[in-house]
Amino acid sequence: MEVKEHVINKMQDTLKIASDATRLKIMFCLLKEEKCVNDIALEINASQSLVSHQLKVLKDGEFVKSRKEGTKIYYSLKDEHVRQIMEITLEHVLEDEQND
Amino acid sequence: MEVKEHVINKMQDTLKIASDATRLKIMFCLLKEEKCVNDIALEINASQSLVSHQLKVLKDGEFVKSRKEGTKIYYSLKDEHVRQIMEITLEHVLEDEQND
DNA sequence: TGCAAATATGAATGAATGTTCATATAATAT
DNA sequence: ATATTATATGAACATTCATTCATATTTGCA
Repeated sequence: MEVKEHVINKMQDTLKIASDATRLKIMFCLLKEEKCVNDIALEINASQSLVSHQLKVLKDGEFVKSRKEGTKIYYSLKDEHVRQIMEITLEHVLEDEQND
Repeated sequence: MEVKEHVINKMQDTLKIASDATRLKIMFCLLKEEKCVNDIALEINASQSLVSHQLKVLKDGEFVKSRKEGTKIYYSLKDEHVRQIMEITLEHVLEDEQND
C-alpha cells in the first residue's frame, strides 16, 4: 500500500467526524453563514448540550471555527474541504435516490 | 434546513462506511485493480474473516462490486464517488500534515 | 453584587460497531 | 467421495460513541 498507516488513521478520524447526522445537520446549518449555538440548536431541533458537545467535536476536527461576541459564540465552517466532502457525499446519495 | 432528514441519514450511512481504517485500506488496495479476498487480506495484513466482513459492508454500501471466477471472488471499486471521497479526504489530511 | 443569558463540561447510559474465533458453504481437483 | 482452497457467516466480546441530565463557567446588565 502506498498510503502510510497514520495517514489512513487521520482519514478515518476525519470521516468519522463527518459521519454523524447531528453533525451533518450542524454543518448544513453553517453552510451559508455563521451562527451561534442556540440558533443552531433551534434550527436543527436539538438540545443546547448536544449541539455544544458536537460543536466541540467539529472544532477539534478542524471542521469549524468560532468567534466570540459578547456572551454569544459564532461558529462557521472552516474550509473548502468540509464543503467538498459534504457536496460529493450529497451527490452520491442523491444519485442513489434515483435508483430506488 | 434545506436538506431532508432521510438524505442526511443516507449521508451519515455513506460516510460511516468510509470512516474505518480497515475499509479505507481495502479501498486503497482496490484503487488500481480488482483483487480477490485473500490477496487483499495479505496486502493489508488482516485476517481473511475481517476482510470478508468488511467487504460485505462495503458492498452493501455500494462502495465495491464483485465478480466470481472459479472459487475466487474479485472485488473492485464501484464508482467515481468513492474515489472522490477518498481523494478529498486525503487532500484534507495531507494539507493538515504541513501544519504539524 | 446579584441575576439572566449563552455556552461548556462531566458523568452516566444505552446503542452501535470492529474484531476474533470457530464453523459453514461453495467450487475445484484428485 | 474426499480433500483442499477460497470465501462467508454468526456469535461473542470489548470498545467507541451519541445523547441526556445536571451543573459549571462566562459575560453583560440592573
